[in-house]
Amino acid sequence: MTQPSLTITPRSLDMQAADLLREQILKGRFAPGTRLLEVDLAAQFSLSRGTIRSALQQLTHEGLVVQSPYRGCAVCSLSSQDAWELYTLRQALESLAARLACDQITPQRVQALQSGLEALARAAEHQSWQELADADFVLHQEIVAISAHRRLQAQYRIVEQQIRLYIMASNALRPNLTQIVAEHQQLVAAIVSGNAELAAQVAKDHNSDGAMLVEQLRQIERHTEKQAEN
Amino acid sequence: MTQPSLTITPRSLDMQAADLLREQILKGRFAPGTRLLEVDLAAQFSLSRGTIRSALQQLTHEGLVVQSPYRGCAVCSLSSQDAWELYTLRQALESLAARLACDQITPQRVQALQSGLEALARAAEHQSWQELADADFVLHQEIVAISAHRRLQAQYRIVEQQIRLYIMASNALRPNLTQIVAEHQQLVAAIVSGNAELAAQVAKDHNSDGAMLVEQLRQIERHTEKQAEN
DNA sequence: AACCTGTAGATTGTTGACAATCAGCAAAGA
DNA sequence: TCTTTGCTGATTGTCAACAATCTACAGGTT
Repeated sequence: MTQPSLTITPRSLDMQAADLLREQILKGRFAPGTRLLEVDLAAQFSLSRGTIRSALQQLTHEGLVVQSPYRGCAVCSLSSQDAWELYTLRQALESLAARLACDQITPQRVQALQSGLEALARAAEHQSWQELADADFVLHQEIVAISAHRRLQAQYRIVEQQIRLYIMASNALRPNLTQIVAEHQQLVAAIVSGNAELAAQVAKDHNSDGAMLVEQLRQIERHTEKQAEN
Repeated sequence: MTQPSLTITPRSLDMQAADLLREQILKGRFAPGTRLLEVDLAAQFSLSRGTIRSALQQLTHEGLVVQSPYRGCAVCSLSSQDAWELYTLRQALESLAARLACDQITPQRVQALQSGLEALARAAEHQSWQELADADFVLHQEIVAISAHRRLQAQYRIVEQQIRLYIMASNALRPNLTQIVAEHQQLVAAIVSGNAELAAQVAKDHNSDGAMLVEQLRQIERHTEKQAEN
């Protein structure tokens, strides 16, 4: 898919800092709600505050960090509203990607999708949810890449990233493994068939466990609300 | 829709600069491809380079400006690929917005949509394409606002902005006025009816003149390519 | 003439210092 | 006791200077 680039890419310090911070956040090193103080981060990375500021702005645009004037940044906190937004948006983007991928499909790409499916099946066999989430991500990334739509790709990445943050934090989502695999097989089959409308439809209906997570988060939210009253 | 806020919003200088720059770009004051030098802009706005830098980063994330390392910023140039991306993405987002708006519809919001339609019809009567584009924008913005989906709203705004840049620059798009109005009436009717699937379908099929603009840009592109060869 | 090479000016990347603003607390008044 | 008001430390917003990098051009080499 991505050819190994021999060209060294000059990456500015602020982007490198953003990469590191993103990684830390997505790994759960900084829990949602954690304040991100510019001076601390600057000291931690041995960079100036301005550079850190730029990195934080980047992550803000990616939706991993929230910013309020004169009050600084914090790792994005999760509400059920946000989860709902992410899942509806993801569905729409995946549906579009599936539709477009049909027009760009080649034997080589079919192969890539198939190996993605195999990785997913292996993860299901191992009953490893982490591995499953990774394989799921790779497969969908592949579909989006095939669509040859840069903006869609960028947007999908951002949405996916935020969803990972949610899954990470809520530690939820124990879906039906075999159903997940079956759904993905169906989706890939639809794309390979070249039937754009079918593929779009399958992608739209596919994400049944998204609703599950949203509902779960709603309940957690209600629960913590009740606790807050006491 | 938006209540007049009496609370004065403290807006940092970099955001104010971004607002002004955005306005200038969308007004066509800076043509696509124009380089945006930090020192010049800093002098023009009487601000420091760092502040301008931040504003440029903001606009980069909005897709109005492109940035390359150590070579600075320029107003985003247009290719037919970009136009295709914007229109496909817009269709998907509008379709989602229409679907979601069905669940959030209230008599008051129906009223807002109706007055939006009237503004569109007036614009068509006046045969003013500028007015039509504005009314179109307001109406769609209203639909997206009704959907109560912050991320969708933000994303739609960005896509719409870029499309405006394209229309601005190519100075194209002389669509069938009465058809446009009819299509919008159909869309609003579908949303008001509360039939989410129908609304989504209508929104998806609605944007027929998008394909037209993409095709037009492709032709312009081929033409300039041929000229470049000579 | 064509190609490499190194230098100069311009422009961006980065930094540390200064100014503006905020949150929390303590003291004064009701 | 409760509210208000003015400090104080902490934190972000802004700036101007310094370092790194790029583009273009001049000069030399084959």
